[in-house]
Amino acid sequence: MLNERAREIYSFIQRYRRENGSAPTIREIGRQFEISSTNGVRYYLNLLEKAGHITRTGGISRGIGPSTDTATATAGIPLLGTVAAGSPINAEENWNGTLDIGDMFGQTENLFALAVRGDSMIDAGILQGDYVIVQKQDTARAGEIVVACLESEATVKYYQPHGDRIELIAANEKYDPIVVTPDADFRILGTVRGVIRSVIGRGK
Amino acid sequence: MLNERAREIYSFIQRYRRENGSAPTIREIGRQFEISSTNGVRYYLNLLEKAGHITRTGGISRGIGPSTDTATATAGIPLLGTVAAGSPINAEENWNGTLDIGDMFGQTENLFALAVRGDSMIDAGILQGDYVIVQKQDTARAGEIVVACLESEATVKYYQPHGDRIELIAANEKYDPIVVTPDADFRILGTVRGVIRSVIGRGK
DNA sequence: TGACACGGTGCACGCCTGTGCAGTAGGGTC
DNA sequence: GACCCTACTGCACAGGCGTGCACCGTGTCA
Repeated sequence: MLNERAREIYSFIQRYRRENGSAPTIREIGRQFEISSTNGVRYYLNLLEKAGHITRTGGISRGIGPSTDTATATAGIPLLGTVAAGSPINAEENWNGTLDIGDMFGQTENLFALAVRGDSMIDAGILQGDYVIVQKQDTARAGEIVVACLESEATVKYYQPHGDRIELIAANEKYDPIVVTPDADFRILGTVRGVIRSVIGRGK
Repeated sequence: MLNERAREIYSFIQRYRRENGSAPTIREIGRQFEISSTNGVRYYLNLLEKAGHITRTGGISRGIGPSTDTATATAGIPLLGTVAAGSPINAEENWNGTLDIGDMFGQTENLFALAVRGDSMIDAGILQGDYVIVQKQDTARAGEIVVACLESEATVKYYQPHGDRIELIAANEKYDPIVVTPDADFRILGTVRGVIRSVIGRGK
């Protein structure tokens, strides 16, 4: 198993790559962790490589790669156009940018994802098994979709304040609005900024 | 605007970074595009930098970074749990992994994204303005959601073959199924693997 | 108390890599 | 026909960077 320092170095490599687009050099890692010798760093890189957390390409600058099984993990997906567009879709001709999670939701600092259970937001296009992207904050504006904690039960609902009461409205006519009185145990966890769904091929 | 070759180089850089964890060097780009001089490549890198697609760190190997506004683009979003979970949500305690696009959809090689127009798939939770993640392929299985090109018009529908005819079924009772006969100009572009939606705070 | 693993230091070597400068072939335009 | 823009070629140079080798202090286990 890896020790703490090795894990710190690993997360430094990941953070560096996110921020700079390339892996750090041995000397850059050394500077960060006050390891003056390049071989001190190499010692840890060998550990991380043996543990399968990184792959290294020998003799090449910044040759620290992610481990092969997560090689495509943070990839962007090419964005081609709109579905209703009549023209035939061609990767070269309709290039329209790249779809990136961080791109869409801004800074990911205060974001987190939650898996959705239940069908109460079905009319808002949020289905069972979807992930909602939530911005952590303790207030919301009228009409926003919030993740809230009511009587230590977390739910996703439309937020609609009325004076000192708050209505939590489901997007499903099967469910009635929940009225929250001022003395209830109620807390907003965040507002929903996005939805991500993975469709598993049913025919597959 | 960028010309085609510059865009090719840009997507090569992105792909290289995905696969190797670091940006390519000038000479590596040159080798790929058969540009024998490093300055030929530098010419394009300057174009891409001026256009804001990349940032460069001078004097440093593999100093090609993503543009600053997408610096956090490929960051993962912490995945905390399910929304219906009763316990209070705490970033440290309920850490459940990281939500990554590439992680969810596997290899991004044959994936692309399309913006959705119209409401024909509303009951499948695919709304106007959503992005569908499409796996490029020319066949599909019954019941899968496909992106297909019919009479040079692209649509998203459920795919249901019946003998030599194909039914394209909308997820909205307002629309009747479309029956595709064998002689029609019909082509499957891919199957829908996921949906991504960015919810812009309406109260904001 | 001797051996061995852990976690390093220090340095030289040589390829890797970005940069600067000079030049050039083709196309457009005025 | 001169001039500019685009899209390169070619080369020299300096510093970046990984590698190999030698060595060391500390802990620990027998």
